[in-house]
Amino acid sequence: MSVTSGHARQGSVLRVARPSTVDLIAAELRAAIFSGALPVGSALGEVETATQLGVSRSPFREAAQRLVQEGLLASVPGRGLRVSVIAPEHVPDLNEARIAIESQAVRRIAAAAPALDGLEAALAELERVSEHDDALAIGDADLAFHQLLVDTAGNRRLSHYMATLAIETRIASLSAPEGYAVRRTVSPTYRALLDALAAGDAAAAVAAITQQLDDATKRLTGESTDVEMIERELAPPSLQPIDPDRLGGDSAG
Amino acid sequence: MSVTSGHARQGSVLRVARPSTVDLIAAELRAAIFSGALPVGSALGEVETATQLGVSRSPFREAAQRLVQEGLLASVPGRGLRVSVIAPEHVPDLNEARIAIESQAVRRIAAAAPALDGLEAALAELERVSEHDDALAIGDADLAFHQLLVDTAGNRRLSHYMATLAIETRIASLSAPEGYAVRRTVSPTYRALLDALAAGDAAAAVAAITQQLDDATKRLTGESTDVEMIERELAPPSLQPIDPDRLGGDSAG
DNA sequence: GAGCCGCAGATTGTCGACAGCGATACAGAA
DNA sequence: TTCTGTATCGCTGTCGACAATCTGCGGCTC
Repeated sequence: MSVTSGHARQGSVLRVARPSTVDLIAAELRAAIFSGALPVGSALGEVETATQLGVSRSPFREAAQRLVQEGLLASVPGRGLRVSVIAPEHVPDLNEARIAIESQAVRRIAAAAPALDGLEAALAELERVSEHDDALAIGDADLAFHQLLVDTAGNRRLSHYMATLAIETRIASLSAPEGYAVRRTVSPTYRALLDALAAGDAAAAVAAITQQLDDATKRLTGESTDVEMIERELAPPSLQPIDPDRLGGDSAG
Repeated sequence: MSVTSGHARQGSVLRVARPSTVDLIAAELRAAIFSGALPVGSALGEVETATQLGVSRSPFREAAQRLVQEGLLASVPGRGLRVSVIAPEHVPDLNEARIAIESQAVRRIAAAAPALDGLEAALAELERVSEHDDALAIGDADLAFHQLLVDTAGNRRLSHYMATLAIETRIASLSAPEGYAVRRTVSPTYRALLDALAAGDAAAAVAAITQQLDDATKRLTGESTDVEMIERELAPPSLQPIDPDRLGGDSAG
């Protein structure tokens, strides 16, 4: 981030960007959807949810609009809020959006040739958790890799899109009629992707990420089931109040 | 749209999706930013803006969160809302996001080979308005073409992204230190793009859209000024009430 | 004369309350 | 027994009000 010439414009150095209450609530809701604490398709009573979060209805409703805009919550006038469902037939559209974002990120990385240490570490972590049977942890590591991939491109807008797409991908996985499941073995396309990026081979890198996402899509749409999967039941529904985060230092994510 | 197998799931045919008040307010705000009625960088007093829209602060604040999520409004805790500014140094990031979305749409169109009548008509309209000196109308036709381009790909998510990116592009144009300006002549890349799409040549189509967006970026970042431009002052700030039925006739601006 | 402190005004953030709408359960008629 | 009309309940949508915070201004001190 370059320091601009403005002196009275805005003190981005002095004035730390404090997260607003709405930011905290929205983050908590995203985390709850991501973890399955708020089950896919479930209704969110405003009074109930706001009470669990330790806030009033007003800031909760404002935060909910953030997630409605992202497509993570569905709002039907007069009938309330529901966690979005992404049925198998809608997975290809989600996949195409991810290809759009991630392939562009990959092109940028291949051209700029930044350090890939973080991505190597993320892949190592994915391979590490893949040795165990915690399906949710494997999914987390997978999406963390993809988020870091896009972050490496250095475009805040693409990173922002990817953050939402990651949650949508989780929603699609949780919406699967067969239940949440992940690959037991790490796809070789991850290794191929990093090798291509290290070599600056944009075409090969794009091919790797595209194949990887298309393969995942085929699994979710039921077109392909030739890979051993790990299934898992979900976490119990629970929400943490957001105000303790604000007052004390709670670094749990 | 395919009718799914659910019988008691939801009557998407019977139950028309009515827009909520928040939807209407958000749409009005987007239109006001797009038209310049809400100037770039200007502060939005909650009471003032909500009153102009004919609603209370609560639904306005909820709608504002929609635009904050989109990045069209910037919210600073305790200091209110401002229309976002996209300085020239941030235009390349915006451009890259557009390339990500639009190039993917172009790839999809080249592969699926849908009818291109609408796009031809949109290009004709762009050429028509380019004969006059209404810079804002030219910009409108330009962005309408790109929106239709992405819509033609048939991916709702990509269309949704493009809708926001179009407004952000307008914001970037309005943020230009030299004032809002557009090309006087239609870039030949439009014709090249449609020809490539008609021929199913994905590579050529991607090259055309990429060059087109990169050229526009160079103009906004000041790297290139070799094309004659048309400048224009902006529309006066005015907001229309979103619930005319509800309030009755108040046409004062 | 410049900088700091304190106060007043205005605005935002949050909450409780009320009205309108939809969902549900129940009673009555075919 | 089943369908329909109705009444009740709960929830959402909206509004006004209060408290906390920020901005701007004036006075004071160095």
